[in-house]
Amino acid sequence: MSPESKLSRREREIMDVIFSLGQATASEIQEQLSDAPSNTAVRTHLRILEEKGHLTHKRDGKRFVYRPRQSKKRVGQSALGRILKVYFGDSFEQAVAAHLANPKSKLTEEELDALDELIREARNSKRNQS
Amino acid sequence: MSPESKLSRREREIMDVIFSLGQATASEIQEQLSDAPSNTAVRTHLRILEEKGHLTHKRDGKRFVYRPRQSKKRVGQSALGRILKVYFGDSFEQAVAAHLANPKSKLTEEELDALDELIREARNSKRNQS
DNA sequence: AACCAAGTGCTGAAGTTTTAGCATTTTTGC
DNA sequence: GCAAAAATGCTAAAACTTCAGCACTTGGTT
Repeated sequence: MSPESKLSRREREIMDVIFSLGQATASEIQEQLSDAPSNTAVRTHLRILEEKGHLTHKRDGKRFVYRPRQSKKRVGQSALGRILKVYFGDSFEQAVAAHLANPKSKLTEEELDALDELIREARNSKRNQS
Repeated sequence: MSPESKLSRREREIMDVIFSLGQATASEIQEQLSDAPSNTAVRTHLRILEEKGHLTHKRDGKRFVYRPRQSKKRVGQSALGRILKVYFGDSFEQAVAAHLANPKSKLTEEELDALDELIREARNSKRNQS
């Protein structure tokens, strides 16, 4: 079980804001939350998340700026893995198909070109391995 | 906010099992959970999840078999959307790149071919729209 | 250097989640 | 058809999460 799945609802919400911003102060997080509690409450969560090892902070003037302890990339990959497993029979291909079929996705030509390029690269690195 | 984000930790775990199996009984769910509570406790969650509208059940002999109320596909797409937003700057391309770079992914030639095909189809349907 | 504004540390109460016990119902085998 | 086995329904206690108050600290402004 991955570490972020141990988080409570509010903790996950807060981690999500921090991951999507890269780093954040209590006030910034409070602004981003759609159904935000008091500033004090947010800070309590931040303190606990730090104790649990999910965050670090540094001082910036008089504010604390919080950052994730694990890299966005690493956690993102593992979160993506969970989604694949639960919703797409552990098949990346199925997930891509679902996303392309999703009207909300709206990919441009350029993005499709970039995807082609990524696949070409994956083929190459595969060839070099075997 | 998407419906599944309102779930508590245990509720989400249970929904995950049900989504990945398609449908499940209390005992099956209990087996799948790595840190499972009593059978009774699982059933209590199932009852509540049904009350909240996330599940339905049908009788199968003497057991209750639970199924999601919303389709796997729909919920999967929205969960994927959340991941893209939080970890990949809302860029599908970045997520694909991260997944291809992930050593755990191990795509076969066939899967890469299938991805090519998916992209080709996406281009076509795009052409027909404009 | 003293005040004001904005931030932090600590702590406890309220709310929610999570758990499981026990009585009851349903199925199965004799 | 009765007893045993296996499942459900209801309920309440324990554990965890979430919240915010208030005293204290820091940094900027006059």
